[in-house]
Amino acid sequence: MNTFDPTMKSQRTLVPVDVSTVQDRVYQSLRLGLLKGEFLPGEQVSIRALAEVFGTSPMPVREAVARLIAERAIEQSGPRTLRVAPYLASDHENYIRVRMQLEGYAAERAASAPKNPAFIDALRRHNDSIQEALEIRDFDAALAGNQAFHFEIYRAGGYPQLLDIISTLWLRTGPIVASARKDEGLFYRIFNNGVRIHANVIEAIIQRDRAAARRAINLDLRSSHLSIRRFYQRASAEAGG
Amino acid sequence: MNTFDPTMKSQRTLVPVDVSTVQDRVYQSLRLGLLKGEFLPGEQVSIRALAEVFGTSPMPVREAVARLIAERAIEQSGPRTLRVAPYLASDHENYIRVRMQLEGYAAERAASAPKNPAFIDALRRHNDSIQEALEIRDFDAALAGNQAFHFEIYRAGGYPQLLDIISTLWLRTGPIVASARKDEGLFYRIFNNGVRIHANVIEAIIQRDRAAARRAINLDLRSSHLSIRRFYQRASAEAGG
DNA sequence: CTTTGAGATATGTGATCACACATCTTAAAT
DNA sequence: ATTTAAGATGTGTGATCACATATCTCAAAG
Repeated sequence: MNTFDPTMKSQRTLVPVDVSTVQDRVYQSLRLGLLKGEFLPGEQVSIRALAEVFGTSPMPVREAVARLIAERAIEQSGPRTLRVAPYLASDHENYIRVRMQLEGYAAERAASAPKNPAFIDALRRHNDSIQEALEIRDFDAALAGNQAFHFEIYRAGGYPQLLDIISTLWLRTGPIVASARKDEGLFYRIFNNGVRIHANVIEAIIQRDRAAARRAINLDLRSSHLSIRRFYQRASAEAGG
Repeated sequence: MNTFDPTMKSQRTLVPVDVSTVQDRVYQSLRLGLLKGEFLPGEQVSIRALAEVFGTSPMPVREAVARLIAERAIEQSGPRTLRVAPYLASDHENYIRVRMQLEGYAAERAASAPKNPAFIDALRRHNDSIQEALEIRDFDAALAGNQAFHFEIYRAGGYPQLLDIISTLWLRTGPIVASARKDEGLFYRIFNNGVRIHANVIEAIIQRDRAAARRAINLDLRSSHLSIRRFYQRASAEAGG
């Protein structure tokens, strides 16, 4: 019997192989790069240059970029030029308002869910990791911890569709927050504040106080927005004077 | 003097030409088609077939589809197959919940804006056009009128970013609502109800009653959702029996 | 020194081709 | 008549090429 016997499958160690496409991996890589602050707001990007970095032809990059354009993370700034969405104070403020609606709603839902000690532990762990990262000046880890903290909440409270939309909004505002690493003072101001506010978020969730959870999340968003706005105002004032 | 004089520009009738790309026009066409119900939920689509219809190479369609995939209007249902996002009761319900948050918020803002007679007139006109379209069985016009009514509100109350996100959500749920044209009874149930509820929306905006405006919009969304869900339940029950 | 214009370079866009691989058709074998 | 396998067809994916054009470089003309 030299025909393949499918019933032997369970005795083997073979496992499904990765069937993702190149454009998917390029997309995920670009997405992560945007969230990690490897691109600055307003920075020009080139399809061919990215393709060279990834070691692919321009083709998969084109498709990935088309998706990022649809998500407003990348935009066409001219006839044949692409750039990361730049920082515009009023646009950013509007996005923050929308995020307050959606993330506040998700926080409410997380706070009204049945008590879950593992969930609370995870939140504390994420928040501690931000604190520790700040102490050793590891900005990457601080950003990652902040993202993990927020999405832990949104995953808990939300259905996938809400999470998906919030993710898109993070992708739009991500490069702006991440660019705070350019100024150490700004970075510490945002995240030291963040750690304190996160503690309030955790407390509200423990108390299952929906309104307090929404307020705390909204405060977190608003205060980091204000810090960033002030930073850019001063930067442009210095450049102008 | 045979050199071109730019100051003469205003005396000429020349006007900027259309510089949009083919992929943009393809994208807009597909988007409109989805909102008008020319595609059924779950229907398979083919890049090459669409390219033939548009009279282009597959290339611009690929980019346009990549953007629609990012907006979750089209999805990959298999290794090499694309389809319009199908109707899934629970997914749709989740989208409706998110839409109630965002569109309710936009309605609140529209209701708290300064009085604007032209705005109220436009709303009445849109709602009347739905009513008239129903009387002559013009489903296309009814759908268009409904869309115009809602976006008149969201444009009035919202900043562009909020409008943009709401548009994306309409693109996801659009084919589902539009598919109601497949069943005349369902269609009339949704839109006769809609016209009545819209009147309440208008009244709330006139009274500048934020809470009432949000409630009315939410009722509109919820009731059409329930009609559609009941329709699909009965359809699948008949198919199963 | 300033301005103009030609040439070089780099860009996104679109078309075409090649490929691997699902799915469907069809005919042969049991 | 049913099952099976081979062939045909159609799919998205990726690479490569061609093109128009925006931007930059730099030298010549004013």
